[in-house]
Amino acid sequence: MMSRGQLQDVIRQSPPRQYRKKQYLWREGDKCSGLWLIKYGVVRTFYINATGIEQITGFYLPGEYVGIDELPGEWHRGYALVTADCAVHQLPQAQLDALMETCEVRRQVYQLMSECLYLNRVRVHQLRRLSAGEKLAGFIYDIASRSGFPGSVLKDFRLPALRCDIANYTGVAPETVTREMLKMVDAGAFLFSGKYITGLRPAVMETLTGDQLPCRSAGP
Amino acid sequence: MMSRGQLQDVIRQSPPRQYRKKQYLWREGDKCSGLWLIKYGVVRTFYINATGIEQITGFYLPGEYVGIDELPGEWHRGYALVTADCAVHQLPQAQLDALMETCEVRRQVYQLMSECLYLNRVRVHQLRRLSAGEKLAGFIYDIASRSGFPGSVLKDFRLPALRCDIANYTGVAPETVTREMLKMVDAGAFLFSGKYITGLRPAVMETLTGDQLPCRSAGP
DNA sequence: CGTCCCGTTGATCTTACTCAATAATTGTGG
DNA sequence: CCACAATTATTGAGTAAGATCAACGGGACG
Repeated sequence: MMSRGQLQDVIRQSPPRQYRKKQYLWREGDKCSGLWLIKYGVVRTFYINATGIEQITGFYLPGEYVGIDELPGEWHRGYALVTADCAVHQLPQAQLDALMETCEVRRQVYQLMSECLYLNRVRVHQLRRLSAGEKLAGFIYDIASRSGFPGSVLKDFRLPALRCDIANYTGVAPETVTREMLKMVDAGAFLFSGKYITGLRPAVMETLTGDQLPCRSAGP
Repeated sequence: MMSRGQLQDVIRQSPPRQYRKKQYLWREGDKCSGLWLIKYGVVRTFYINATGIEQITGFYLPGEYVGIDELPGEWHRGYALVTADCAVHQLPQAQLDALMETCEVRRQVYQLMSECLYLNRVRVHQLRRLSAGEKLAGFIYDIASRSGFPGSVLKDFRLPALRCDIANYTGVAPETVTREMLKMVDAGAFLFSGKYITGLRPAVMETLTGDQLPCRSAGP
């Protein structure tokens, strides 16, 4: 297995901290907390808009970095809420700044932000051009891809979010989430009960996701 | 007037290059070209999706940087097309990389990417939560704000894009652009003829934009 | 065992898209 | 500078996707 890179090595050295469901990694107005890496569990990020409504900006799974899009502000603009008991590594802002002196880490952070920008483009594309069904198929397929080892797609897994959170994130009504998931079952894409999805068929999913942008930039 | 920062000073030193309407600053597959700063004119960026349809990702006006969201990839993933004759400064990738050795420039580039990430959030919010009318009011108000001196909102200006490009960017149908603009006239927000908007009233615009996120991060 | 939250289902309604036709504008070549 | 062609913009009518509203069912948890 190849080297993970200095950044990941450093952040993994920090002792993992335990958080329980409903705790926050950070809240709006907190001093910027740097970079986080999830060991296990689920975190969702959101912000509160002018009318007091929660807007979900992402769900984060084990092995994923959280907080990149709040770099390098001085204060947090959003919230990061634990939705399944988890353990996380944290690399505080000050330490990160120090590490940024080295060229390799700089490039890695730079790369992470760039990836984040690309993911945003994918997201804008989804919201702009796709039907509700395609958005949701894309969402589920993305989760399936991120839940297993890199490069593999899990066939059986648990959705890391409530229906209404999926609705919020994808920009549809909660009722539509259910209805479109039932259509996917009809199309033979998978079976489900509650949050559990089983027998997912990637080939079918790909026909249902429509014209999506690749969720991860292709490897070298 | 305060110092502009090293990055801006350097990029302004490079001799401005002239481009005419319909020329490209870059195309998909080109080697990454670094950072661009518009002196005058208009540039619009887009990419072509799997089904061959153009997806507009932004319009850029004088004084604005172009290319931040394609940093620091090796090749361009999208296109940058000149839509009104313009002059631009270019800071090639190699020079930028060299400058990144200095702490100040690093921070500035970092800051630009962060701003870009925030603008993406604003955009996702628009697409997810707002009605067609609110999206378009937001678009027009944003252009008005960016067309004048920083901090001021122009009352009379020219829209830098075709109806169908505005439609593409905001994710609505071209017919809807016209219809919603007429509604804004009824509401007393401005008058228009073709691309020219006159007598724009910021107070009215703000009632029409609904629950938008601030388009620029607030000052310190 | 009961309560509360979450998910599902059905009926209705609204927004904005689509399709089609016409008008205005811009660009071009003589 | 004018006439024609090509784009772009406007307008109207019909339609469909998805939101909203309301009610019911079911599982998790104290």
